[in-house]
Amino acid sequence: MTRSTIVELAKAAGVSPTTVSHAFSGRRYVDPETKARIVALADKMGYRANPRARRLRTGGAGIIALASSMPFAVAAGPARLGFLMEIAAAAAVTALSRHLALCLVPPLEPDSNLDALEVDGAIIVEPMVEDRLLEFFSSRGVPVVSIGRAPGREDIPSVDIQSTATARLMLEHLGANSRRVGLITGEQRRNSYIETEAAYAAFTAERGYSPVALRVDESGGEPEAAAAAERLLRNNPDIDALCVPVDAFARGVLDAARLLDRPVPQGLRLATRYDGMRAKLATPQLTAVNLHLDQVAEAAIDLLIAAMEGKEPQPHAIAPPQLVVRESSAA
Amino acid sequence: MTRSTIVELAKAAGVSPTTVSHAFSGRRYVDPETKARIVALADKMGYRANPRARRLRTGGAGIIALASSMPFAVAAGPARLGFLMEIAAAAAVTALSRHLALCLVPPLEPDSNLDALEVDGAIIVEPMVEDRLLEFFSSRGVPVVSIGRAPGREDIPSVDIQSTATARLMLEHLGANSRRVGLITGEQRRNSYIETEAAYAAFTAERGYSPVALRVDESGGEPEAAAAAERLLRNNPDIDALCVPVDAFARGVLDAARLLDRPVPQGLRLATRYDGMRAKLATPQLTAVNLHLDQVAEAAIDLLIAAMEGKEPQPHAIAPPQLVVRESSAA
DNA sequence: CTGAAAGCGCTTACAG
DNA sequence: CTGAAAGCGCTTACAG
Repeated sequence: MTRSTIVELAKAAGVSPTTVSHAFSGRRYVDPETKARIVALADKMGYRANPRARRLRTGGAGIIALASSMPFAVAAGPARLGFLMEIAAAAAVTALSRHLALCLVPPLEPDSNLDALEVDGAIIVEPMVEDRLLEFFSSRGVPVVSIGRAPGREDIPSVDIQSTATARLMLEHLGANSRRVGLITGEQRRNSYIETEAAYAAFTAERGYSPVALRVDESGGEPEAAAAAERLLRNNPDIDALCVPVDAFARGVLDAARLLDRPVPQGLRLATRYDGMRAKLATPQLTAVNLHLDQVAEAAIDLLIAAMEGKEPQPHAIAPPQLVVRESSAA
Repeated sequence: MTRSTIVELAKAAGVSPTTVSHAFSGRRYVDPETKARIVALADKMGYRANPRARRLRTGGAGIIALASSMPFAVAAGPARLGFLMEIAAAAAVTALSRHLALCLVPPLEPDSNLDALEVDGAIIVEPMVEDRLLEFFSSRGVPVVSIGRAPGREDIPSVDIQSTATARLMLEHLGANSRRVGLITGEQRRNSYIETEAAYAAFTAERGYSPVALRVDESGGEPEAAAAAERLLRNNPDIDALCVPVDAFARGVLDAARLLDRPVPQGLRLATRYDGMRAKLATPQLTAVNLHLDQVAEAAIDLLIAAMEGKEPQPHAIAPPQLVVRESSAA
């Protein structure tokens, strides 16, 4: 039972495809009676213009994909409502204004089949090393850009999310009123972690103390982070501040602090990166960083458009990250 | 500067389009040297297969749009990270598994041009009366379904979000330990408000007291809701519980309660509908309703698929809404 | 008021 | 190892 085509409908109505086309588009006059007959017949036969054909013929909007390669286990659940979705929302707005449709690629199960994903371009959010989605698109010759540099793929144009600057911001803020600052990042090798860890190494070197840093498995979520933080704090009782870029992990640290009777901020000062609901609505509220994700999303789309058109990208200025100081890091 | 086509590339490489096609698809053997030449040339000429043409020829994935008609002012900002984005995330997962790409239609500025939005189907989230997006798609003959019935458009298939049951759940829970329950909804005419208001009318009638209900302008957000709640509580001091389906409004009510020195829950008991970050991370945490949005999203997509194929929809069973009792409504 | 025909840019039997 | 040709389902000059 395949859908009927314009030719079949035309035949049934005793007119030409031309007239059918015009009956629907209204781009030229069609005898009202003829039109009525066509419309009625179309309804009966279940005819609808094939958007694929129309797209080819008239151009239509290009389609771009937005994807994150966070493993399914991590991105599923309420976690997926953060960073990625804020970018998605902003990107959708920009995309529409640039005459593009933004298509959301969900977190992938390892075996999901991507072949049907026929798009004009793709944006990958914070790709990790050997990112599966990134490889998929780029190996098919689909123009790709990333938000956050793709580690090991310097050929992929990317929007800088200023992870080094962001890390410095958090570290210096925490350092100003603390004895010793620790760091908790994630295990996956994404550029933001890499830069943050490097910034932290530099920071501790400057201050002349040895680094206390931990990586948590992303799929473990808050509980895993809580356990890790507890360990870290027990082993390093002089740590009185923690830089925890991943907001879910920061929430876990909050739990650990409670457990250890180290009230935040008096007993432990805390800052995270993404200023989402998790940071804003935590108790106490978390100090975070405004990354200007709306600007980032817009820049990514324009970068992608340039790549799709084979043009030189217009560099976008993105406002420097801004610290949003809240109770969790009060002096 | 239009992109080069397969014919141009073939000509430049001195081969047929057939060979070029195969050089890229790998679906039949091509002399390695020829292939290398083609690929090199393609790179130089910036050739890339036109996805539109490919889609028409091979089928490819269908594209469906997910849209909400919340006015831009409301849906923008962090508010947009709630209900709609949770549905989007779930829908994207289901869509992919059904071989469909989910395209996000952002909140629309009143003048935005939709013509390029050439999709195979559309899902509208909680449409209001005379919903612009709904009319747009349905008038173009694009199959549309809604999440939450479309008021005044009983012809549009929809996934029931069980607003009456949800409202009863909240009202009876609040009623069990309160003298008198008030209601705050929104001004736009969406089905969920309509059903909730009707359920409230029935509820007050059963209890034998007169209703105290208010509608807040959605674009006013939390502050507007706070002001409205303050008024309502001042004028009706015997109201000791409020049913506030819109989560942003519930947060506003929290502010009002603080201002009026009516601590929640002791001085005022409160419940909201959508169990998102706002409810979970409020202080005190808000009693809310699990609407099973993942199931709702899946049902909507399957309903849409049926509509696109002209088949009878397979009815999906969606779990009944479940109250998630939290501190805000403690007895 | 309406049609015949070209063409959008691919892919894929069919043929050699 | 490779090509010529048909065709996916529309839209749109061109013509009458």
